Amino acid sequence: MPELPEVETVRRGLAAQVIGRRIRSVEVGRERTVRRTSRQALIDGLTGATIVAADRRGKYLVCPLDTGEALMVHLRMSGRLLVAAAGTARPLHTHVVLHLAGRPAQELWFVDPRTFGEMVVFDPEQVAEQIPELARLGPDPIADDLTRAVFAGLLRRHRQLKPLLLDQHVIAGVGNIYADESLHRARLRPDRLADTLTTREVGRLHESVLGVLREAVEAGGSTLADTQYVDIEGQGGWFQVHHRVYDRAGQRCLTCGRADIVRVVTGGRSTHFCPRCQR
DNA sequence: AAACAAACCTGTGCGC
DNA sequence: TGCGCACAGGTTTGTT
Repeated sequence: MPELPEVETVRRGLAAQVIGRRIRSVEVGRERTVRRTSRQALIDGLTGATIVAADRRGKYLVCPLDTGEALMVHLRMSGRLLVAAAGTARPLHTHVVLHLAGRPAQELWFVDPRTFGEMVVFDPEQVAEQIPELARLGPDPIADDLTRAVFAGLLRRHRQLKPLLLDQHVIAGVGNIYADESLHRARLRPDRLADTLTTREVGRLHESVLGVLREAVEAGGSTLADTQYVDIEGQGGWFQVHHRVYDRAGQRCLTCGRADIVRVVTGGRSTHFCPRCQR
């Protein structure tokens, strides 16, 4: 579910509400959520620690602690972080609860129906050994200065654009919604081979990826009909009202008005595009 | 090297 | 109303 804009929105919520707070105690329900290490490792790593920052790399949330270690949270498909008043009834599938010290008396919940998400306390000095995929992420279009020259270099490969944009080792943070929206804005077909783009087309795609992500962050991300994604206060985003192709198969293209959006499967993922606008 | 399928889980929406 | 199937914002692994 959550892509860069949604994770960034969660990060901002953590920065506003959780930074500086000490974790008094920790409850772990489902051990699967902490499968990279163990229930006890998360409890030991977090109990008594204070969260000193809230960072993000692609779709990975990284919260440094005053112990020198850091908490990594990945929401995957259905994970949510929620701040709630202490003692509030927890939703179904609440797998981890952090009891925050101080006032107001609050808890930070990790809720995740599909259990693909995870939480782990790791040593930032040993990130390459402990969370190898985090160490190998490509540049983050929002957190890093992803210049056009660097971007052009990433496209010098004989690969279809859609799977290339989804590859977190190439660019970190773009997921299925924003890949489709970026390609539409750039007027490029998802199956175009990256190494066939003209300089002008590379420029369009660069601007589109950065623009779509920035605007989506401004809008607090996309909350679809199932309202799965919400920020840490339980509020949805509104970028979904700006979607031009995602989940619009069979509907009129909002850009040209003269063709219907089609859905194909590329790289095992639903892909939506306008066969007339995008070449 | 790159494309594809399957796997990890639970929930929801749709056609019959 | 109930049942079965398709599909879902992510990522990894194994196979062509």
